[in-house]
Amino acid sequence: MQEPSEPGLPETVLVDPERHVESFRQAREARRSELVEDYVELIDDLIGDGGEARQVDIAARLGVAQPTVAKMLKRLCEEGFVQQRPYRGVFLTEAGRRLAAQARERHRIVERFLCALGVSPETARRDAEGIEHHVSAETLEAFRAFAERRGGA
Amino acid sequence: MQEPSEPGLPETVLVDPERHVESFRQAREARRSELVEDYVELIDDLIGDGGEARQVDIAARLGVAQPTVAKMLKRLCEEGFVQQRPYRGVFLTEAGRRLAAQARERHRIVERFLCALGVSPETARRDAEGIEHHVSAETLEAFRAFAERRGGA
DNA sequence: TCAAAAATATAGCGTGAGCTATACTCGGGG
DNA sequence: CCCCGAGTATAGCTCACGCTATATTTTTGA
Repeated sequence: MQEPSEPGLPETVLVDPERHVESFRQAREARRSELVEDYVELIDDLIGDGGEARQVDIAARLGVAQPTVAKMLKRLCEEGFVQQRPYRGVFLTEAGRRLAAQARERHRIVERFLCALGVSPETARRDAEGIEHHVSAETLEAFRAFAERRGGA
Repeated sequence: MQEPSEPGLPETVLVDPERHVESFRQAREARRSELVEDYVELIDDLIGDGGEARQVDIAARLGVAQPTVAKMLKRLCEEGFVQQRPYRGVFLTEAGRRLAAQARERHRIVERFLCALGVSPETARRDAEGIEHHVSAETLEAFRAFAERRGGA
């Protein structure tokens, strides 16, 4: 039953269950939207770079097989982020472009922040890819402010 | 085929595909080990706090159902991180304790770092839960150094 | 022009992590 | 003593996201 703990014991950290569960729930949710943001951001980049985003290029960038990309694109279509015509390219909808811009902004801030902190550019790029999806608005603002104060750029 | 880009064009950011894919691969790998670390760390906390880690408590903390926990514990057993006897509690093996200590250390550093940066404690705790799994050794060291210089504590 | 190459679509499979429902154990109180 | 409730185990489902293999379509170049 686990006593509420004797008054005198040190009693380890353990926050209360309610807050604890909230943290994990947030992390799980972030994981769910990670892929969507990655795809949309990448598609936007590819279109900006080469004028088009082909499945093979997306697959090559993400390091997955082409059918995996095809399946995800179908989902993104259903969710209204991209538009695609069979055997033709894929384009972002207005919502897709908005999400891409937002994701890229966050990505940029995190990466710059890490650089400003003294992390090597290569590591900053790689870590940012994972971290960007887990920073809340408050933390992101702290990152932004710090990078501006220091690293400048 | 996407030309290598005309010499005069701005040509957007896009790092080369090889590095790009490496970032995503790293993020996917982190995602895979996240859960294991979360479980082991939590089990260690529960044992430290109440002397035992029951499935119901783990489930309540993580915000998932008990059978989900049972299934994961079986996996952790097979991977050699925990030891369990049917209808009895679950304990960490030596490897499990080592992993838990390491995970907690990283968690602690990230959380302190965020606090030192000016993020509110509540947000720091929640964001740390997601970020901790995506910081490389280099970035973690930068976090540690910064927190030590500033926030102290 | 038309056949081969490249890209996309589709089918079908595996694994991980979640769920509900239900069966089983164990320990404590009637 | 035995039954009941709390906790655990198990069965069986869904969904997301990988994969390979193969069919279809588009593009390209001889």
